[in-house]
Amino acid sequence: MSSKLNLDKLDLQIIQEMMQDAEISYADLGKKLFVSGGTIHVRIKKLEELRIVKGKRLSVDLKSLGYDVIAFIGVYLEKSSLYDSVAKELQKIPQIVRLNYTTGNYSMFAEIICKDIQELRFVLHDELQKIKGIERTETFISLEESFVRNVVVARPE
Amino acid sequence: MSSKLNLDKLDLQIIQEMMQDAEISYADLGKKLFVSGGTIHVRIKKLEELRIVKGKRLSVDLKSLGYDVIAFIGVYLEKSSLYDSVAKELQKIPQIVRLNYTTGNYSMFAEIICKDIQELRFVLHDELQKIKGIERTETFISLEESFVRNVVVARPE
DNA sequence: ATTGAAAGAGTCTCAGT
DNA sequence: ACTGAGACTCTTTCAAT
Repeated sequence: MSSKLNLDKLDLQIIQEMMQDAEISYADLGKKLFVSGGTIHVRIKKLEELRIVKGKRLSVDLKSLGYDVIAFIGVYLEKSSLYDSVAKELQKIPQIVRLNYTTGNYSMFAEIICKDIQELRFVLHDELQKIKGIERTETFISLEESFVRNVVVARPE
Repeated sequence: MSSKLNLDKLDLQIIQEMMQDAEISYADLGKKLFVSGGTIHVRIKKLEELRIVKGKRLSVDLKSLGYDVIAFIGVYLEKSSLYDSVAKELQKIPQIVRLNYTTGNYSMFAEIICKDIQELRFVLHDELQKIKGIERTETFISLEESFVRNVVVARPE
């Protein structure tokens, strides 16, 4: 998209703070970063126009909604040229929430979220096996998510 | 945390809509779901009290901030009992943004975000190799992120 | 539980610096 | 560019249903 961006320390500090809590008011964030609320507002508008900030998302505890199973799937393709067609098929499966084309052992790497092991089994056995071009898959079920966090774009003051 | 929750269709629809765009106003979301803004407000407060909704996060385009490298790391441990101590060491590395304890080939599965390949090399070679208990690692560099999305908690109307 | 309206808080705009 | 204040919009509360 864009190669050379003119972002200063303040821009990065705003992003850093709001990646953790997007609900802080401009006035409060201004106090924290020693500028006025108006300045925060101008900067955020600039970041949105540059499409660096893409909006706000609700953070939801999936476990309490009954989604108990997270797993990662390494996919071996018969030919790597089949990537696009297989990606298209995988996108049709709503339980698959992320797909990356990767170097190394696997051709593709997917993440899947299911309500239970039965649902995971159904997707792996009944849905994935039907897709033409997948040679085989390896599944890694997450027993525990140790942490998830954002990258650090600005050091604290 | 909680096992039996009494969430109805409206609760799930609110979560579904706001997972995609948390900036919609209560009045507008109410119109979309055929209830008043006041009802949306009461439901969201309930979901926050139940800790199902955990707040809002800024969605940021990391690529335009110069973070060009996403990679996945499969970690083999010398003994699986070393999980906790290795997890603690990995958490000290800011480039590692996610860690899961998994079944299958690897004992742990990490995700790492770096500015460039040099930074990835530094973390893999200089930082990971120093951690006691890691037997070896396998790295999968993402060449392309095909999609990232949320799980579907409620079907559209 | 849901509604609609009033009170309070936050966002957005703009003239001045 | 940044500030502060006024206009506007949204959140929050609450009495009525």
